[in-house]
Amino acid sequence: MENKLLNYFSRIMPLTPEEAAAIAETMNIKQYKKGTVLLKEGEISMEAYFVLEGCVRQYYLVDGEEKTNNFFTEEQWVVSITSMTQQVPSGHFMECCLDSTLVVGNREKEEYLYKQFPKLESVSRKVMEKVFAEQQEIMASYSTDTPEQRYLKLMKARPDLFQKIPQYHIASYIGVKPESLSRIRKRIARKT
Amino acid sequence: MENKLLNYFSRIMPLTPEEAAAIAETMNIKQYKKGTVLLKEGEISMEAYFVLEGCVRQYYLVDGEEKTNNFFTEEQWVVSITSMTQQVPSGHFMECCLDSTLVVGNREKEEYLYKQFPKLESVSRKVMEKVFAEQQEIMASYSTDTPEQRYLKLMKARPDLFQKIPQYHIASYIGVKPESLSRIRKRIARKT
DNA sequence: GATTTTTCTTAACCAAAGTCAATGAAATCC
DNA sequence: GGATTTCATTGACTTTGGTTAAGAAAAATC
Repeated sequence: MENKLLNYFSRIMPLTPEEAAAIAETMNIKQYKKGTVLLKEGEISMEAYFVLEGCVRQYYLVDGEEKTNNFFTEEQWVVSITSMTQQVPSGHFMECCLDSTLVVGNREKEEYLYKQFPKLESVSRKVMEKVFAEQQEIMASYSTDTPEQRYLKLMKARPDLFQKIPQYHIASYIGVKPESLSRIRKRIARKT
Repeated sequence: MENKLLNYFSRIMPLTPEEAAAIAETMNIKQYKKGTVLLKEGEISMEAYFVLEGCVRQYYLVDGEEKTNNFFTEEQWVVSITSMTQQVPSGHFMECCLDSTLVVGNREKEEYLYKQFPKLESVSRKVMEKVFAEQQEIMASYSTDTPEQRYLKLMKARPDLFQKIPQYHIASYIGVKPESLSRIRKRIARKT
């Protein structure tokens, strides 16, 4: 389990045994119950997470309604880049929507590792850029695709989500109400 | 005109006269005619631009239809972060939708400046983060606001756009067809 | 394993956006 | 300045999603 993170890093950039050991040592693995809120709207994000197991959901709260923007599952980073880098209150929430096992990181630990192994700084930059690129892609799909297309894309790209996540969260993610998702599913079934 | 960029930088971080001079010297200012395409879908972005005058529009092309995502005007950066950092083909176009005056920057010039003045590296990082934060905000509004709300927000936030940009681009930006924007405008007028 | 509770589906009706076509208004071009 | 092209509006009709309410199905709880 621990070496999922090391595995991930080494795919980005080969690590020496010393580096791997240092990372493994500073690594802080925690268990979270389903429903745990990692970041609230209005808070400044101080931690980043790497998902070993489970799922974290990102959402905005608008007029008492949750608008889901993203799901983070195995081997994904949970980072509120804007809030963290600009030190501004987050506009969204981060919540475990399943029992989850996460690696928790904060500034101090990061700095500490950078001092020992400056090479890791560029690993971190690459992670940021990757996270950013992923978010961009999701967001782009909001302006280019219809809810139906987003649903079909999601089924292809992340079929695992449909096993574990209630459909009303999926509905919100693709930008419609649960009732509409039912109709969309019916429409798709009729076509095939 | 030239010092609009210096002005902008010095607001982020005070510059010594030497730094300012070095920047001014490497600065490459170009004029672009309305309609000039700065970046095509499929190309890897090699340049960043800073708008001194005019307007650059970012859009996706979907089934022969342009989906406008952003307008960059005075004092804004035109950067396709994902394409540039990941060295992957851009998913969108960048096009001057007015005659425009831009500062053009590329990797080499950047590196050159960094070597002379390492301090500028963190200016550049901050610019990136700012651009990222702005994009996030726009994108968030796609999932939280209705087209009508986006229209009203845009009117408040950037009234200048309505002077210069055809309405069908605005329509696309808020996520509807021109006919629908007409109706939205009518609806709003009726309410007041 | 029976009972809550949660989640999903269906239906009827409404509101908003898309489509297609026609017309008006504005800008651009000889 | 008249003609042409581009852009904006309007209307009739369709499609899609939102709303409300009811009931079915699945999951969690005791």
